[in-house]
Amino acid sequence: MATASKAGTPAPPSAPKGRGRRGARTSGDDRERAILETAERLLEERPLAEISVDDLAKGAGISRPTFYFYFPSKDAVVLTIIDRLVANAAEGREEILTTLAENGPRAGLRKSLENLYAAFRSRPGVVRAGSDLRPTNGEARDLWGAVMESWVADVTAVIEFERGRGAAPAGPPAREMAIALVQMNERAQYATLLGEAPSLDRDRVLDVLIDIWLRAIYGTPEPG
Amino acid sequence: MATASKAGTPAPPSAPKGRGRRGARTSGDDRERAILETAERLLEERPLAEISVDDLAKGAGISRPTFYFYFPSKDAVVLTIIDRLVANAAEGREEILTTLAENGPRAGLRKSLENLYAAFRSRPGVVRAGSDLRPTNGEARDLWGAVMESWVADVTAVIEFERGRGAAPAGPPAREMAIALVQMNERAQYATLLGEAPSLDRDRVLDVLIDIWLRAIYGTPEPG
DNA sequence: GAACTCTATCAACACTGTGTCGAGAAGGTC
DNA sequence: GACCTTCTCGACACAGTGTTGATAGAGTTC
Repeated sequence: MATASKAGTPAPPSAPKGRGRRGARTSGDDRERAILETAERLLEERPLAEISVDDLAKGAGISRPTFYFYFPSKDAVVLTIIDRLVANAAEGREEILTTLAENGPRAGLRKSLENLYAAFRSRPGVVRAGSDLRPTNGEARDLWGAVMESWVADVTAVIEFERGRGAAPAGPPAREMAIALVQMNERAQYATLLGEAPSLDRDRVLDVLIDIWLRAIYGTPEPG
Repeated sequence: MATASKAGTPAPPSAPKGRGRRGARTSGDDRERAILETAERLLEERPLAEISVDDLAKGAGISRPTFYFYFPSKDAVVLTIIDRLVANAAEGREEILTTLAENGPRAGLRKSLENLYAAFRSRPGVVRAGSDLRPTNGEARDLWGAVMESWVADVTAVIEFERGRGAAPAGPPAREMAIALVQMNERAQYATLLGEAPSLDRDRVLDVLIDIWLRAIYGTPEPG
């Protein structure tokens, strides 16, 4: 989902990048990495709005103008980090339908969601930054929208499958239900991760969410 | 919930205001109103980040320094507007337990939620501004947190009542379920209102949300 | 009607942060 | 050693925020 300048292979001399560096060949990759690392570190310390381009430059041992040689803006740095985090989360992901079939609804759902949120839970600062970016940055909106969409598609498939085999009763269109459920998860997980006002305890979120999912999809908290 | 300088009565000479004006007596109330109206108008045109203090001042026919005579910051203006919108939404609100008892679960829930979201639906720009403010403004976070909390409390009471009279089966602690459900509603309504990436259609949101609520709380979409 | 006190107003300033420009240094290549 | 290319930064131009200080005018008060 979206590009992320990997450098396993030498990388074609002129990659059409939006964020990240332009030419790219030798060192200075170190600088780029230093900037990203600085950003990740600072984001776990304070919100994005309180981090300036100068902070990132200083942290990477370069001057502010030099920062702009590597990234077009502060947002671009954050987007790169999020790109990678999302790719990371998508990587360890197994086919949800398979997981459900193998473990049964409750345990399967739990396994899938636990796996999904593991990557995010380890970097709350990055998650917050992504969320902070959405209001002002269209690219951030699109990126997160695409992530949500892929989850919705998966969940829609699950609901349709379960209804098809008679394990789940009829109800609102599967996709509509999937959207609402995925949105609930996003909101609840986010609130918990950041310790918002009314939010669920860290070790209770998943239990509660899964219970609602099961009741919504199967009509009972303990399906077949 | 939180102050909002009303001026029905002459208002005590020294009201301890955080936002809004200080002394307050004669005209210049016009100016304050002009600023608020300008802000509301502009917010329906473009996001908060693209509105400067200067825009608000110009719109109200005053200079930028004069703006600061009336409000300590741009955020304060938005918070005042949101304060009023929230108060407005809370105003037309009836006891949810009563509404449920009179109309039955499905219709009662529908009536309550429709009523609740009516105020917000008419001013999407203000809602977005409030949401945009949360990342950077603690007061905005607290305000919205308090709103959420009051809804959660109501819903918790409903769930406990329905379980008590045997209409709803046991399940996770009522408050936990209430938090997740209220969060789902917030997220879904917001996404729909702003026409986000994956979101429910305007005329379907409530149906879908209510269906999930009923299944989650009663175990069936058509409780007695 | 002069002295006094408020509210209300703004030009000019100080500051913070962003992004750009143009002049170079440092290294590789022919 | 002339010549790219990568990389670096001082100095600038801008946009926006919030403050200061001086001042205009309206309304007492004696």
